[in-house]
Amino acid sequence: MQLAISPEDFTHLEPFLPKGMAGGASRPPVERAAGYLARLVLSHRVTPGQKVPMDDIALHIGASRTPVREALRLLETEGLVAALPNRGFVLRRLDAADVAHLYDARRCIELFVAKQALERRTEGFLGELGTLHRIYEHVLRGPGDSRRLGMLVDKAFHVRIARQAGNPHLTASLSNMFDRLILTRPIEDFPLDRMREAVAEHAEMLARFESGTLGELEAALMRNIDNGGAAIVAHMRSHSDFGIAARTQ
Amino acid sequence: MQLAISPEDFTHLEPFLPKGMAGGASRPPVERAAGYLARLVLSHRVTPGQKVPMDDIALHIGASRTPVREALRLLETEGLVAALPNRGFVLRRLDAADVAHLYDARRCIELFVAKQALERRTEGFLGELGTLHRIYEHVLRGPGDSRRLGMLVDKAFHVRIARQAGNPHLTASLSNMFDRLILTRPIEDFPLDRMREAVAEHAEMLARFESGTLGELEAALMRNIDNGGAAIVAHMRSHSDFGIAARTQ
DNA sequence: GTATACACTTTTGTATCCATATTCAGCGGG
DNA sequence: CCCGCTGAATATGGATACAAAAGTGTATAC
Repeated sequence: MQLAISPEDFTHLEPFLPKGMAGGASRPPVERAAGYLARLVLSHRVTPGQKVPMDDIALHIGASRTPVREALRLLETEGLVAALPNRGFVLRRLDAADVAHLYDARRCIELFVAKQALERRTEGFLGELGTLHRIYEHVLRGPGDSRRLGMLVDKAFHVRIARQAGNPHLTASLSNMFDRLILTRPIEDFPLDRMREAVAEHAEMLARFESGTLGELEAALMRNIDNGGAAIVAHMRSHSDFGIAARTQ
Repeated sequence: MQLAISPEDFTHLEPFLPKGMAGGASRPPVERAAGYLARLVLSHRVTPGQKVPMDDIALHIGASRTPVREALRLLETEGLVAALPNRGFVLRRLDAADVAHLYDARRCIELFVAKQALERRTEGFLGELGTLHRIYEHVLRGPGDSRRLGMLVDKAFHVRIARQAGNPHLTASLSNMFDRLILTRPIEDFPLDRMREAVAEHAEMLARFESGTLGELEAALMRNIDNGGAAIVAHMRSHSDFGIAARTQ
């Protein structure tokens, strides 16, 4: 597989983008609005806690504010933006407690789906999981700041497992949790070493899927989730000043 | 506690209504739109599979279609309505497979939160759970068709347990699953006997919360969920003609 | 009798416009 | 120097208007 992914070029990662956020130029305005906001967030032009620039979005997608507002209502239920009455919308901003809860919810869902995915594994599934694993490795070796991109690929790995379990509700729920963790959490200076560690943990999970007991798979999964959650909470605590600055803005 | 709940009078069950669907007359139009739609569904004036009457809603809440559309976008992400491009919105309609998946997702989440709720149980929690249990009993003894009302109280019982676990994401997720099961599933002729059985199962869960092991609680919960899921799937299969009629309408 | 084409009606999606709430700069008082 | 007030500037939420799409019915052809 030929991979030419740069952190500023989002055209190659459409498969990893949050639902409806892939770019296609001739889609309905509501979808383009969500897509453009996703790009604003991924390129750090809108950071968690900041106002969503409705006029900018409307201007850039060549539409009025009406469909933009509809798109923001869609994202509101997903927990990505919050409506402030008479003051528009802000990109939500997770605090350490939110993250801890989301990670606990991940444990709940991922343990459940991993068991079913193991039972229903196929060659195709293992192949795709391996590909996603290699993409993750590749992205982290690439140049520039590949944090968000890496996180999107990390999400793709976990969501692929959920999808193999076959329950669309749990898959969607997990996907949404990742979106919130990726898009509404400050990630400047998040340690890349932790992401490399995650790649290694994914390798172990992959091995357990290929040949391992349920217990071993669960243990590997829990290591991945626990380590990730701990790293994020630690990172957020050490950078709580960021959040305050962003909120006053 | 004085209870005067009738199936057609929704003013007393605001605590049980889906998020933002309580009626308050002076709320923003977006919320009133969602509230009025909820009433339309609960009173069977809009049934699963049917078109959402945007103009009627706008007229009845005294607003234009703009906020109504925003409300429908909110409900779209929740899976309650679906947008058909250039053909408006329809109330979603679950099929037997959807229900089976939702029940499996309930197992996933409810087992997880029951454990935490048991660990964190308080007198207040047990008291509220007991009250919800008695309301359920009361509702089923009442006159008229109390199916949807009973289901809303059933939801309140389970969601209260999730809330005790303390994880807002899992609580919201479970709440949403119930909303979908209650609002977007045909329930004409659903056996009231099954609902009475559920009351008994709730009594057992309550007893296990008050004094019981985790294993016993889990067993009681699983009985409740398994029996409920089986009853619904059986009911839906025996009434699949309803669905077709509704869809062609 | 059935199918197809076409004009007409209705509905939808969005742009535009406007009333209202919020924000902010400038000002005066403490 | 800091605080709160006042009015202008701005942003927001929603009503209205309009173009385009879907739906409906009728007439015509086969």
